[in-house]
Amino acid sequence: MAKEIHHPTTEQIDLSAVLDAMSDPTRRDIVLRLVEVGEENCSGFSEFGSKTNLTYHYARLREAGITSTRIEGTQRLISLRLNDLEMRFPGLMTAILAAAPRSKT
Amino acid sequence: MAKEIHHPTTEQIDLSAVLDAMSDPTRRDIVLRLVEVGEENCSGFSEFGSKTNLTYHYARLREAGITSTRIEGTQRLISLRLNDLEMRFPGLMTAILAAAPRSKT
DNA sequence: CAAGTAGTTCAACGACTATTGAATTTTTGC
DNA sequence: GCAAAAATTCAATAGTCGTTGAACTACTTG
Repeated sequence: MAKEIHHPTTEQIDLSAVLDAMSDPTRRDIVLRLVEVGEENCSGFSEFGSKTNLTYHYARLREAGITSTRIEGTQRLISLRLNDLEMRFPGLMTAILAAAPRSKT
Repeated sequence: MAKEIHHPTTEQIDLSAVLDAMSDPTRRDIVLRLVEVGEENCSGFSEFGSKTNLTYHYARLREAGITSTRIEGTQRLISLRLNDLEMRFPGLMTAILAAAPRSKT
């Protein structure tokens, strides 16, 4: 059966966890890419690090409530939980994303 | 002569450093208090931790560009660099402070 | 000058972070 | 069923984080 992947509920999203997750440049790159493309599988971020290392960052983003992961066949599709984040901390992600410089144009 | 205390210029303020600094609950408590009182000496935060520990947090806030410290006689007065922060990352501190729960009413 | 006050520095600690490589699981297509 | 593809798990690493207590510096006032 499909492996259960843990996601915090909107209420469970913690400010410290969000800020901590967004303080890492690699994770911000991942998030910025997701803003552009909407949903992406894990292989779509290979320029940002090794597969193993990315798995680690995906987990941190997901556990912080920033991303949502769904399994489709052999791949996992990652997307942003912007609505949930906006409900929980209005304006926060918008401000962080506006402040974040994109590494590639 | 007065000990030189390092403060980053507005342009030097780094997003990772700001988010990292604000991800710690003790440091958020300090910042929230500063929002209320404007300027405070180091002894004004004793409820948030031991003297040694607070010195550590003051340094992190100052080096991230969040606070400014000036020496007056035997005490150091800490204040927020809200204008600088607003110039560098518009809306960011506002959103973080709005999201931050106060620990004491 | 001596004593008190304000705050820092230092070394130490356990815990966590980001990164890596090798081994493993899970699903799909032949 | 077998092999390739997608991604994770695990153990190990070096480095950083938050916290502590003891020792120190610097300024002020008697």
